[in-house]
Amino acid sequence: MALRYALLALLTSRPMTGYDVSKQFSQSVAHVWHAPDSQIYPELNRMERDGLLESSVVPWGKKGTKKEYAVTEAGVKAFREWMDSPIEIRRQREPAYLKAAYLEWAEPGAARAELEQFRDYWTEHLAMLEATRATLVDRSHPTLASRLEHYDAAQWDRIVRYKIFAYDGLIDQARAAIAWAERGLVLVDELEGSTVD
Amino acid sequence: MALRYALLALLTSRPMTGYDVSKQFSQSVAHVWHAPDSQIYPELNRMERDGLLESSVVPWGKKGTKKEYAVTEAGVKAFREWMDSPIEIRRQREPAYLKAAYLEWAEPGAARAELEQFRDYWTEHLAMLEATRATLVDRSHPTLASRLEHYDAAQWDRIVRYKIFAYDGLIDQARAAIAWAERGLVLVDELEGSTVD
DNA sequence: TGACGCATGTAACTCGTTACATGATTCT
DNA sequence: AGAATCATGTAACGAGTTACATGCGTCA
Repeated sequence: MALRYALLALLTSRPMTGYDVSKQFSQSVAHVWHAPDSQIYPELNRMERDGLLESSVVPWGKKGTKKEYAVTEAGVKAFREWMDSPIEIRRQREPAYLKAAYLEWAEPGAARAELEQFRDYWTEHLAMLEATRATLVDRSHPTLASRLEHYDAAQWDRIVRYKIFAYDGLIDQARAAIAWAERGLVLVDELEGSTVD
Repeated sequence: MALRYALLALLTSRPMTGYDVSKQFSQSVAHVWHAPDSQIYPELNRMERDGLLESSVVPWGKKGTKKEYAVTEAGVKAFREWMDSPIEIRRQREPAYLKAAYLEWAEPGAARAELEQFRDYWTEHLAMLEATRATLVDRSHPTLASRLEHYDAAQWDRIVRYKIFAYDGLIDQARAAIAWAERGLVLVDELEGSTVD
């Protein structure tokens, strides 16, 4: 059900077509809840069926059309209720840590390659998170900008600071993952010898 | 497929019955890859069908029997191959951070309750990780002890240090999560007023 | 006119969750 | 005798992944 609320969160900023949702999603909400297009379109349809969204068909070009979704009152209510309900705890399921615990089974070269790949992924991810955080701080983030339009200027700081808080948590995680992978590389060198194999 | 390798990892320490697997699993491998019983038993059957495990029926009491699973050569090979192959990257999917980004929608009391619940879960989890880490350091962890028996004493340090490395990564994550939740509670007090509601 | 972006999905499958189901054994 | 623990699952459903399918619009 979390996907549903992630989509509602995005659509509370402004009405959007499915395509816009899928594009904007990947640049904002996906940082905390990833989902591919093939999950987004069907879910939008189900949300409309359940009365959380309503859609209007907008002409596009000469023959084309597109569907624009807007959150209904019921949708806002459902989102608020979810926000006020206790979070589900997600149990750990992280292949990198699983593998790390059994690194004595890996070839030294494979162990290094994995830790490097992990570090590089998180380094890239961190750069993206920091860039996004900067667009929140200066309020140039497009979704944030449309969101703030519904609110009194007195509320802007409050809204922005929660988003920055969320990104700060993600950034902490990314930094911790990178530091851990680097310690792992030192450990592999120490235990397996630092020769290339 | 990661569940399959998590089970192989556990069973490389010693042969076990399904029940033992499900119990030992929750005290070791589940810290990096959680799975309920209802997923474990069927997967063990599939792994036997696929030749990664072989089972022998052991009498239990007067009429009862139980099935003991041991990793086959093919199982060891499959595990090594997985260990040497690149890790799959898991994209972010964390309801706590999703909610944090939209805390302006929550009642102040609910926001506090969520952050407290999150902090408390991770605090408890951290205590368990630290306790488990200590049993690795002093080598009293039961699964580790049976695992070390297959190896030459000269290898013990290497094996143990990889496991400690994995737990250190989990402990870092837990500490980061707790610190983040605490900063969140301060933020909620600042933005929503610190009166009880 | 061809490439790229806009637009919207379906189909098949695997993985994971939740709830339920059943019986034997051992300990107190 | 009853509780706890050992033992092993199934059934139904929901969530997530991967690959594929199709056509219009716009701009160079």
